[in-house]
Amino acid sequence: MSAMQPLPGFRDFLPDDCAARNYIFEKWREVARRYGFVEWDGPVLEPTELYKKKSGNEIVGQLFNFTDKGEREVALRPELTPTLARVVAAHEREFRKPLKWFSIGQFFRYEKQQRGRLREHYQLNCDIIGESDLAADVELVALAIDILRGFGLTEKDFVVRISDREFWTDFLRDKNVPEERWPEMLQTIDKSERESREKTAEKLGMLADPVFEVFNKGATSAKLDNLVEGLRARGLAEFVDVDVRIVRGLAYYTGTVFEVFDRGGKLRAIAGGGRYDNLIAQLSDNAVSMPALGFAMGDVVLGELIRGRLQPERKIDIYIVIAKETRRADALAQVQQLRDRGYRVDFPLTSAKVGKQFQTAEDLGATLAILYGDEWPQVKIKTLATREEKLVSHQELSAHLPAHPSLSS
RNA sequence: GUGGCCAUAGCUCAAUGGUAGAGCUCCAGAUUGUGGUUCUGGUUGUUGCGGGUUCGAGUCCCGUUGGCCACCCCA
Repeated sequence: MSAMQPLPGFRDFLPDDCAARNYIFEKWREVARRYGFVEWDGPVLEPTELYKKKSGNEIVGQLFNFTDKGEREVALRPELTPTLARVVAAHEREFRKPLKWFSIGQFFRYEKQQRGRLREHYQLNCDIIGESDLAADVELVALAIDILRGFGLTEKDFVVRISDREFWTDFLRDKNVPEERWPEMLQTIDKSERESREKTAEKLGMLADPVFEVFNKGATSAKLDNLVEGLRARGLAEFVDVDVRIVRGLAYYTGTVFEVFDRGGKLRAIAGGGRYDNLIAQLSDNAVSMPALGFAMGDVVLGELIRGRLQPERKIDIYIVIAKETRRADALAQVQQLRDRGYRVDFPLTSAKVGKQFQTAEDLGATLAILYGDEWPQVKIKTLATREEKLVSHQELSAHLPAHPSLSS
């Protein structure tokens, strides 16, 4: 073991890991764009103040923060929403509403790592800004579902648990709970699944019985019914459960909240989000006020869920076999031409036995091997999967290759 | 940040306090131009690191670093 190892909670991405990551990013982009979302990004490093302003000083303990050489207090971004709020507040007049924006980036926190929870991870953020209608909530949840469907996951693999903070704030108001105690009550409800019933009851006090009654009977909410109906109209209702035990930990959520879990219940949340109608006003000191909602999906838990579903990556299309070194120059001329035309091509940099070259072609996942040797000016095209070979003039080679450079079919 | 468990070859793991091993991977061959199988041979370790106990430590003790798990917190 070398002393030069990655910092705790940070990952090296070897080629297979990078392929898996690229696959996730491509799918995220593809589906988000299908929904009319456009990509944007912000800085990885922000003033620590940006996060204090939103979440208070307690958040600093979990920030990956430090003082830079200009004595500025800075933090690696733990989430995108504050940056989004700042950007939107500054530029909102430049865009037609509603904004449908997505971003893929790396995020950081300073915490002891565990499985599925590192100090660094990648996250997809999708947000809709400037639309208060429930239709935006439906659109956003549908997007979350369709992204996961894009990975081949079905309603048997995951569930979106949907809730509404307004249900609970109405409930607390109805029970005459003073407003300053609402955050504490919401937090207790949020934790109720992870804590013993006794502990939850103790924290809730007088509210324990009515809250447990809601838990047992389920909640009725016109808004949530409409949300589910909206998804049903899209054929996505089987992916969601109304479940008011979901509250989410962050203080800024104001309405709809949801979290996505694996049906097996073995993993942490795959994604989570909700409505934060007051946040932009709060972060912009009331310069701009816009309703907003969004969700985030991380690469770590998702990666665990789809592990094993990934196809081995085909690294090249064509491998050039140089059977006689006297033909190397001719082979290289061909390599150049094929690469210019977009084929992924590799060849032996130094002389090697023919058998070894075919083995390399196989290992790299090549579809075709083209052999340069005594047949010159003809070359042999070998389809590796079928072992078929045909002899063609090197000048007519291109006519015998699949037209599409990716050779993917 | 707190606590528990763990750390041996690139990977997965063996080794009563008594000379550090296996499988896989990787590399090279199996009469000289054809791949997924098979066979043969070969490389690799300051046993995470630093101390201590002992005639002798991979093994026991302390520290440290890293990992896993729980707590905390959740973006």
